[in-house]
Amino acid sequence: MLDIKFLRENPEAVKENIKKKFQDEKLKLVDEVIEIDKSFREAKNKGDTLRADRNRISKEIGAFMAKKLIDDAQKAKEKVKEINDELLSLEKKEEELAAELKKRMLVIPNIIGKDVPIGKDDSENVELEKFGEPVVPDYEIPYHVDIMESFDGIDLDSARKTSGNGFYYLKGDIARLHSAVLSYARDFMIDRGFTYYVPPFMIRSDVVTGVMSFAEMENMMYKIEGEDLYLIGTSEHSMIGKFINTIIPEDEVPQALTSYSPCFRKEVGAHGIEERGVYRIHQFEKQEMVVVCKPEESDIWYDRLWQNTVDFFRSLDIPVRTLECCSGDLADLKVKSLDVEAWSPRQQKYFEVGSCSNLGDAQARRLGIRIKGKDGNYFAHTLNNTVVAPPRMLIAFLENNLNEDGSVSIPEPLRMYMGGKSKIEKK
RNA sequence: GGAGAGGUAGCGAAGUGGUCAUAACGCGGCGGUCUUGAAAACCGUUUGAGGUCAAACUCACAAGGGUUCGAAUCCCUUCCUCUCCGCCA
Repeated sequence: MLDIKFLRENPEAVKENIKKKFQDEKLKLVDEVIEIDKSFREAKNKGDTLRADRNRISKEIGAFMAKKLIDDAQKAKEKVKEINDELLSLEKKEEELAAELKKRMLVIPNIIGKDVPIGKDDSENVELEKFGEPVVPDYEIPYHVDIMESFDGIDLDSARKTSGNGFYYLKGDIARLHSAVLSYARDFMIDRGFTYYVPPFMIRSDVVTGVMSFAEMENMMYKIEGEDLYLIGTSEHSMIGKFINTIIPEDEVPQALTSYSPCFRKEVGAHGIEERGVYRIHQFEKQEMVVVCKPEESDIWYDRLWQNTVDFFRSLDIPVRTLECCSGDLADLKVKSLDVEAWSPRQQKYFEVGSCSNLGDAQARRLGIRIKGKDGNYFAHTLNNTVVAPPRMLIAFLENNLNEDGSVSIPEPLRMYMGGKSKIEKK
């Protein structure tokens, strides 16, 4: 959500930004907002004056009554009644205008970063940098479910029976690997100075509507029947939610947090759960990072955040690349974002394993996350990024560490979480 | 799930229809005096949102309605927290 003052003073910049995002249908909203804002402030001003009169006269009535001046009190009462009649319709108008204003402000996109590439959709995202050599071995890399099955490590049939498509049982070494990756990710981030959190896995509806759009909510969130609770789609929901309507003392930022949680997603929409395997599923686990910082520091944190993910994957011998989201593919709330993609030697292409976003002050403005500065309060900047999300990550891990004999090598940093093993063997 | 108590500033808490919400009082925070430095003591200061060049002014006492000239205070609905009991990993 933009600052209405910024829009008032820079309508052309806001329009320019909308064009860059190829959302020309939203251009008219800018002029509408300016017009509604003007009427709203007029109505509010008039209302404020009337309310001031009412307050003043009501106080006078108190004084009249104390002195037993019944007639004067009666006259004053009539005057207030007139004011109230006038206010009745005016306040209704104020309310309506405020609602119209908010409705439009919520869909006007955030100003994108200066260096964000201009493009219509994800096909125009821009590769930034490759890390590690994308190797294609001369032996066959099977489909990830087949690799898992070769270790007797997955049972999708049972999962379909108990829970339906989009769920999984992991077992044995594969299940252990899954936990090992998360434990390693946790310690990896703690070593880099992040504070580790295990947050609530369910959140209330007012938090849900705060942290996401209505469309997103419909397509992602599972609701608990008979309760005002939703299963989180990512720990970002509970982690950012904890700051709603909070004023943070200046010496308590930056908040660099890393959180673990299971994530639940309906995955309604474009992709669905059409693919066999564990690439897109209703339930997965994720180690996440969330940062709340001063505005001038968010660029630095953005680079630090995605770098963490790259370093993490590289420490497990997985080649990755960074892909910057172009203007048209960027969610409305974001200033910029990039995907970290892992190399798939089977498909001989990169696929998404994490997403790093700088939301600027848009999320903070929407949720009321402020920092208490010496010269007044200001909105914080918020960022988030995936450390790692297995089991999707295991696809990359297994494909890249698979040996010709069917065993999978365990890179050194992970061994202490796998009972010291340097590789796992086929069953 | 049952019973009770409660929700007011960063925290504790007073306020039960108007001249204590410019939110008492206490703690904490910030600035200062004193001190070699610190502690203590003392003095001052300290909610947020909107509005304005700056003011004036408006709004917010869990949320939403109602009564009233006027509501933190009275009424209704909803939510939440705590304590005890029950159940439970």
